[in-house]
Amino acid sequence: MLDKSFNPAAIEQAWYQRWESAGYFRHDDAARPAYCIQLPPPNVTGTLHMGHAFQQTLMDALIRYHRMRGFNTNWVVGTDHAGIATQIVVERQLEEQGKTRHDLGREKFVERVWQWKQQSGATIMRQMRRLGASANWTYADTEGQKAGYFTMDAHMSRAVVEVFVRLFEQNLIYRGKRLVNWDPVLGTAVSDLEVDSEEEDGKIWEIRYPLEEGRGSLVVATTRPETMLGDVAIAVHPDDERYRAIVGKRAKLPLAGKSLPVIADDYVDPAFGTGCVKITPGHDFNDYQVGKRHGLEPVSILTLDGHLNDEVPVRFRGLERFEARRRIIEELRAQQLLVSEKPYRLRVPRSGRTGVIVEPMLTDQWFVKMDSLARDGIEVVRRGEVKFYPEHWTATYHQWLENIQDWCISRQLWWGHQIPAWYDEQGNVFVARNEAEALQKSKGKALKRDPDVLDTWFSSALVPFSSLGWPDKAPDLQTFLPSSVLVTGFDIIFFWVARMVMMTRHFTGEVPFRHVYINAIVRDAEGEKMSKSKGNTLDPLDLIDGIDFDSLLKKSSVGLLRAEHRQKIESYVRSHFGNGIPAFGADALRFTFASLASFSRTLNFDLSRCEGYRNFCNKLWNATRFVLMNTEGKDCGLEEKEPVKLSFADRWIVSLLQRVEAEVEQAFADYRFDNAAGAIYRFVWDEYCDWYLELAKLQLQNEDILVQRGTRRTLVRVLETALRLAHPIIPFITEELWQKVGPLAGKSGDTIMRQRYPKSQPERIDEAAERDVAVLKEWTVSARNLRSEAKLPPSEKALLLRTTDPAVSDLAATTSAIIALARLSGFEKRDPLPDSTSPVAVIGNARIMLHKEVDHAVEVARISKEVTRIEGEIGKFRTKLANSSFVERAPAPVVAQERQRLADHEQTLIKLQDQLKKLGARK
RNA sequence: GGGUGCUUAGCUCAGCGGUAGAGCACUUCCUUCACACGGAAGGGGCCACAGGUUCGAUCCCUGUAGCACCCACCA
Repeated sequence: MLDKSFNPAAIEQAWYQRWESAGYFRHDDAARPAYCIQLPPPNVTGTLHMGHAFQQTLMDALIRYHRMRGFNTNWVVGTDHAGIATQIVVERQLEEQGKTRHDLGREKFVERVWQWKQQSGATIMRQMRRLGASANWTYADTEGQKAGYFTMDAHMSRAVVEVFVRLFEQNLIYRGKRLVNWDPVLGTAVSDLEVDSEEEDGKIWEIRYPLEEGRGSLVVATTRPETMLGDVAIAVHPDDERYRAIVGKRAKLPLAGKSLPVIADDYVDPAFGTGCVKITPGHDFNDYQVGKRHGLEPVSILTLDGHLNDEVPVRFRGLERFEARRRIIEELRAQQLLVSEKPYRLRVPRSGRTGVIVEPMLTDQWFVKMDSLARDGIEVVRRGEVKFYPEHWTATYHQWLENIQDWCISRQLWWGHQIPAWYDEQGNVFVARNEAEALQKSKGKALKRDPDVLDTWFSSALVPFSSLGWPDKAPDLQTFLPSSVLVTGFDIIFFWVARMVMMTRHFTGEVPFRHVYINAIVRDAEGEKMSKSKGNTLDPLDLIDGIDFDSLLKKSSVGLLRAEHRQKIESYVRSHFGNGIPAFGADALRFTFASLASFSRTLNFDLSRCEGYRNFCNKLWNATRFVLMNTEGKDCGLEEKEPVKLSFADRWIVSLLQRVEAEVEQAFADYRFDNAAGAIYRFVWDEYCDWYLELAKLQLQNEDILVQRGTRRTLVRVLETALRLAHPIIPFITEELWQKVGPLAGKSGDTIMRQRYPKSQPERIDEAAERDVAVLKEWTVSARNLRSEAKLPPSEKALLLRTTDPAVSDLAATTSAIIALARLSGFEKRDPLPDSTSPVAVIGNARIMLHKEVDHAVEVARISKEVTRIEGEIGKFRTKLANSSFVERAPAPVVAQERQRLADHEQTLIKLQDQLKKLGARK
């Protein structure tokens, strides 16, 4: 006997362990069609958030769905070393102990990061398991931790080195001194994508540069005066009449006294500012290009940690960059070379990781040449070999690839794949798979390895094939590449999706995946971005297990130093989670995610939705409880040959089931998880529970044993099918219930996971039965309505009269069902209806009367209101049908439909007016 | 500057060229033997605005406004 209500905690953990230890998650190499999903490997920077839980729910639903449909499923999972992000996490931990990574040294520090990785990786995998992820944990698991791959484990590293070497040999990787985005705090280059520019309030200054000859001067505008010490020229537009005469002359750089040529270049916008631009190729991307065009050598005036270097006058040397700005402004003002200082909105490039202002810095870096790779990446999407869902993300993908720059892949960090390049003393570079190979290439000359590591996305880009065993000719490459679908967020279309397409195509000739499903970004209930400083983040585990208010508050404010943040968080937590969070269970959380997964861009996570779907789980639980109470140990007609009598209700629910199965199949094919969840929800609650179970109760009281048997068979089989139908979304509860229901429905097997997914059988759609139930519902609802209008308490039964019989195939069964469902004492045919103030309703050409005297005025008012409504409708239909162009041009069925509606309404109106007249007569 | 998405019930969102939908919230009644995490009945919408196409527009087209987001070098 099941508990009276559903308690997720009691079942979830046990089932997961049984599934995993039984090996149900593994792919089986039968000759079945392959279905593969690559998990976007979570960063080992901490724990999973709602976005991960959402994504993983969708992936798991797809995997479970396809597994049940007989596919050879392989959900490849792993974790990402996440270079910069992870290094920062560990550096912060060291900071708390008052240490820096330099205190440890590179080797010890990297060891330390590995330790952290083990911890964070284990947490992540535990979280995924709690959510029910049926991932192939042992696949690509070189560390034997049942955690999938790690992007820095030996096997994955081998692929990284191989790719690097080959790209170098193909001249697609090169090294050179280039202007790159530099994070002066981290002391590393970052790629364009890792820089976020936000508009901020700043200032713009105008500075006077005296001409060397005569008394004239030029005025330039700048938002970064400290860079003037690296100026190499002043530029004007070639067509600018104001300055034509001085092009080719020279100006003197204030404070430093250096002589600068005045050059002409199209880049200058004569309409902006004074039309004169200082050119600082060492610290500005545009100026770098201008400098290149004019053969001007860039001058770098900053050290790698953002202080002025020896290229500047002695008094400025060693100053921090913003301190230098203040000092320079000060001196310019003193020398009256500062023309103006104005507030100005400007875009400030900041490092995505540290938030510090990024400095364009001239350094030696490694790059991947992107043009040919990108061209192919564009092509395969254009040809439809990779498809985006929703489709509009294709535009975003293309836009980026069409304007792509070479990819700076070297990072001056310690945590990551060290670049497989060695240098001899002359600086000659030898790229090789290992030191021995490098020495061979250098013919024995002493070598030093490049200390830099690769951008973390470099290894991520290889995951579609490296995780399957590349560079070996692994059979799984044949089977699981391309994978079926990638489920990921739009924020990494550039970082990851596009790069996977390019790299996988280049090295395997295949696309990495056929479909890309871009999932919504999870926000809080008000649509605010979830962030720690707002306190509106949610831990998926807290929704599964529940958490009390105090613990939640404590958890939300941990690690926050600023008092104002603390206060804000407390008020948020108090107003939104004043009573903490109840334990909804993994199934309810998953169902919520699925229900909210439409194609919209954001998902506002609303706790009340989660509660609603928890209630749904309870509903399913109790429906099963009812079915078990009425079927266990009883004759359920298990044997197909045993005779049964199936009522219109039995045939109806089976018919509906076919429709729902088809609907769910379509929803999965379209990646419309909301539609799949919605179809299941409505079927189980609105149809099976609200109507079928109630009708079944009556049938079970039928004396005919064949009716009873047919009812039990239908109850059990439909429920069993519904459990399978829902399993991909709510795996735990369906497994628990299926264990009991499955055998009653004649199913054998250890787990629902490996059962066949329900397939719609259109031949079992029974439109006659559907019509019968539609009529039954209409009459029942009308009768209940009358009860409610008559203020009849549910306990009080009443007699219902009808003028005409409902148009159904089984009148006796239908009327007795109406009697039961509308709580009537009887349901008799009487035409004409007695002269009374009893409430009357019109259904088609029939009238029903609840035999219960009500207040005359109340009844008149009720019917009058209905008359008004019907008259309004009739007016609309008449206008439409009087419009000759509608009647002529609209499709015939539409016109016929409108005519029918008009006729129906007119008939109803006559009956209502008739009733009104009678009431008037009695007055 | 270029691009994308959104605007529908109090809230969060589906939908669709042919009488406006769901969940939650709300009102009334009810502890009836699966379920109060429940049952029954109900209230609530100029589908952002303005034009156009159409017999017919919430839906298609064009603008406008507002709200998000992405990309881009204006000092």
